[in-house]
Amino acid sequence: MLAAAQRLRRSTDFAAVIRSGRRASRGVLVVHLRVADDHAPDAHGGTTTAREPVSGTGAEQKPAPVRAGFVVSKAVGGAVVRNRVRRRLRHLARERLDRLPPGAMIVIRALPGAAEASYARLGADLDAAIAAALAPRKSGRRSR
RNA sequence: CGAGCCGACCGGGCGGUCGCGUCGACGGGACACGUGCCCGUCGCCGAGGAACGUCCGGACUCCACAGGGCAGGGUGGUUGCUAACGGCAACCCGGGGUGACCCGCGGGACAGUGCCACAGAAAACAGACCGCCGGAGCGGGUGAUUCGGCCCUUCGGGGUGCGAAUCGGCCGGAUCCGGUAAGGGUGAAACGGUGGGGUAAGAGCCCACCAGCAUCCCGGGUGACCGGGAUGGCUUGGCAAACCCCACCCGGAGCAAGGCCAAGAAGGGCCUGUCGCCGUACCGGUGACGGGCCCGCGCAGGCGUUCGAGGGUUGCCCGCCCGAUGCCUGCGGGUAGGCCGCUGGAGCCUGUCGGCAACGGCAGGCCGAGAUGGAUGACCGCCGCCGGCGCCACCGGCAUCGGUGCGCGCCGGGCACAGAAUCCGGCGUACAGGUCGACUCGUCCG
RNA sequence: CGGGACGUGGCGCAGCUUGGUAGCGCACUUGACUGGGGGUCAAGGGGUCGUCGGUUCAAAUCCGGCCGUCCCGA
Repeated sequence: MLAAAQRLRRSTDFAAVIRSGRRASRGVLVVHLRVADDHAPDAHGGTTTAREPVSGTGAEQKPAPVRAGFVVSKAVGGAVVRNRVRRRLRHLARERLDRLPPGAMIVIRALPGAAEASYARLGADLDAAIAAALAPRKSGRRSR
């Protein structure tokens, strides 16, 4: 399970990751990943420090935490099913945050098939999706 | 023992390893030092009977409010309970069931308006299509009487499927007038029902019994209503979940209510078109130039300040009130953060008293979630329940096979419906399985 | 979380107010015109009116309960 500091808490963060992040889809999951030094870090980080000066100064000394967010739409199922899927994904994401570079933000989105997927299946899909989101970083994205 | 009916309750249990959130304690850290923030450790607590649907009623918050009228909405047996209710309890009435019991939006159709398709004679002050009965004249058939013709004759007469006349004889037919409503393919529904008398034919026309209506009286009940009696005319459908009438109730919006703070003084947000670049088409990202929408702000114009612009009365009118760095119009142009509200309440449990009950009074005890991209979880072990397969045992059967089991083993992401979001009281809906209690009916035994 | 609309042939909609016959356009099938396609003309098929109850003689319509879809509110 993830602590509150390791989760995305703001709709602006979600919008930034989904719009400008890299997307990879594997199985019943879709992963949007945005690495901190990808592009334009000061545009978002500047507003963060202006908004919350205390945590901004703390972030300068410590390494920036990797943060994750989850999107489980109503198409997945009812409230009980959606809660179970999100809790499983949070637990799985906690074990995989160290694979990401510091300061990265990730949004994990569940497709309707995630309601019937087992815990091991969700873990395998998440591993594959994170690997796919990290892989083309050096080749494709740097050329811009 | 079997079947049923009603009510209350539970809604997997124990343990382990990692985690999450609020609160509290302790320790540490940073600083623009404010007992606020961050990190760590420990401890307590951490979804439901429906948290659901959002169908009602309140609390709470904001806006509005002298008052009256019209309009609008809701409820609908009675008496109680309650903060309130469209809820609940008891009773009444009607219907269903052998019964325990269940179901009912259950006021008014002699205040008015309207509707009742098709079929049917007729669908609502009644009327009269067929039929039945009486009468009138017309034509026909038939019968009787008289006369004539014809035939037979024992000349006394007799017969006749012939002709004419008469008939207030009979039969059926069409027309007209009158009586009647017993009967009439229909229809959801047909103007009380059965029997007798009566009549030209009939009819509550009269009588007996029954059903129902109205008025009055007596008795019981707080009341809805119930029981009994008398009189009356002899009976005059249904639909108000059609308009409507009557009685009672209702200001509007909703915690995304509302309040405070930070940032912000002119730019910002969203949608979209063209072009360039990136990218594997689609989708998309990014930059430039345009277009459109959205303000607590700015600009311009107009109106007005004891002769009042305009606004409020959240549907309208009368009336009333407010009203001056104010109001209206046009153009340029908006809200993404944090805190409070935020959880101790018409609260829960136990006992006792009042009440048939719903419920209420008193005494003692208890604290049982407060998230905000949204905590209450993930993975295991054992037990319980369920399903499937195999083995074993027993029963039925010639056999294939079928049934039973507090029996054994294996398999199973099996174990319901479903997750707080301001909080309560209800209702409605979904739900595997289980526990307890009251009662009814049937069979057997005593 | 809180408000508010709507479910009718394959699709988009009328009909509901004032209850008795479900209709229109596109689409579909068949035939004719054409050498064929397209197009035009003619004929035809196809609807549990979202679902379950209730009122009524009778419900797409009136009244409730569910189910589903969509919209709005910082």
